[in-house]
Amino acid sequence: MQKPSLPKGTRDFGPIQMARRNFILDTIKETFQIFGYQQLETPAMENLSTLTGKYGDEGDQLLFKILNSGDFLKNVSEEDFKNGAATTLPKVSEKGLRYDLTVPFARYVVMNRHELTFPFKRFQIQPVWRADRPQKGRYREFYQCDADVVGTDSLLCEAEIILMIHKVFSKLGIQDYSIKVNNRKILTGIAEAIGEAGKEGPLCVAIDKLDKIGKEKVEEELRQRGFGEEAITKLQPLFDANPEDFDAGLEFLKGFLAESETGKQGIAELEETLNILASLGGTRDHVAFDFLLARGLSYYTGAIFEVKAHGVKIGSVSGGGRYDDLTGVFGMPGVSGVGFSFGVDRLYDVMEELGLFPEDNLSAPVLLLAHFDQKGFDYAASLLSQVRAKGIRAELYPDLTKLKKQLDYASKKGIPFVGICGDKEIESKTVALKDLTTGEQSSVTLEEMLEKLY
RNA sequence: GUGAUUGUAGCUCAGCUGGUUAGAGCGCUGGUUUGUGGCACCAGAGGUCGCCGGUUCGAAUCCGGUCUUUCACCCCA
Repeated sequence: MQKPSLPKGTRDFGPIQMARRNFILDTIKETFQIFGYQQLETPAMENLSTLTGKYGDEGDQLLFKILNSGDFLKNVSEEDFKNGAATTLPKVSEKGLRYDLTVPFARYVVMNRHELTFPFKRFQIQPVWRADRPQKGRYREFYQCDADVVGTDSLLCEAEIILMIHKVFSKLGIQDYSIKVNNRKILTGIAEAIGEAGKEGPLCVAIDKLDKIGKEKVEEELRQRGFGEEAITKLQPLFDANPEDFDAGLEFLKGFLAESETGKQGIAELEETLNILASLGGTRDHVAFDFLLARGLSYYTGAIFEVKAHGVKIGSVSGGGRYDDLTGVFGMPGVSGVGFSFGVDRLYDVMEELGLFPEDNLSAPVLLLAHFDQKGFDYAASLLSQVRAKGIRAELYPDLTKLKKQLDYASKKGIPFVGICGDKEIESKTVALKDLTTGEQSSVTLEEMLEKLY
């Protein structure tokens, strides 16, 4: 006999965990829906050609590939094998597990472009898979909750994203968090302002680590990435500026980016987003301007978001941004969109670490009908449907056994009430209803019981 | 992919420098209580010490490999 085990980085979710996950999932789903997003699902697997090349070299490495069915070696020659994995792979695998929800969404938009009404707002809540090394807050199978709008450049979408984040976090009870916002155009402007135009990619990778590894290390990394001393010197005011105050940060950048058209545009977009947010009645609470925030630059072109919960050592729980040409690689250029994503698994970890889950067992039934013998069982069975018809979660203990065992079962499962059915109860057409939390017990009719439990 | 780290009963863990029949707490089963759970007491079941190999008279303990866990880096939700 073998000991069963799970693949690395995957987990089972038991009843309690599922109740909690559903609480998070339902909150997010309701929020998306109330903002006018409609649900979409795509297959777990995509053609490998859809996935490869979309996430950079790193991403390709982290893709789970699915071995072709049947004799997967039939197209592989001796020579392919010698040439190594790169040439052999396409011959043994043509499908892969989805790595995120954005690329499958782009594929869907392109394939259904004639059917869709733009702007198209969709949300998608599904697992994704990454062949990463698991660690804290990082799994190989995890859920993403994406909401994207494609086909509009309106900054209303950006403002609404902030509103949705506020709403979800408030419902989940997470109070201490920050929504960091930035704009890719500001980063481009910074690269221009320091005389390294077009190099915002490497610039971002390096400065993104500022709070993690410190100024000196960042400068070192910039030199390694080919930035001149002059550029690094020009960057100094940025390192020293502490953008605690949103407006102060903006004012500072207006000066710093005075020569960069793109940079000024980025600032204007950010200000406009805040204006719309205000007219929507939203607050700026938790919103922080972080002009060094850089993430997922492979496709973001405008706004960038990242949400972090404070007081826990877990990476970002949500993030997103605007991309101008999501569907270009699939032959449909010029479709701009903006989207963001909640990481349910990380939200779960955050809430667990902060003790934000309510104590009561949300998924447990409310009533267990217990009995002493076949007669009691039959009597209880006759009541069961009437209880359930009222919408009360109820179950009947299935085996004839001692009452002790049935009570034990109820308290372990977190069922608060037990309806005991014996000869006395059958005779008087009642139920001995016991409240397991207080230990109190009273003889009640079916109607009285329904009244009490409803 | 790089560097660490973990693995002993269902769970959490003891087991010192290698030495008889590997322990505890919790949980589980039964009983004290044949119409009443939680508390208490009593009894019992349960372990190829992750796996493979090596060193040794002798390995849970030392060595190598492998898988697994956790963590950091890279990157990311």
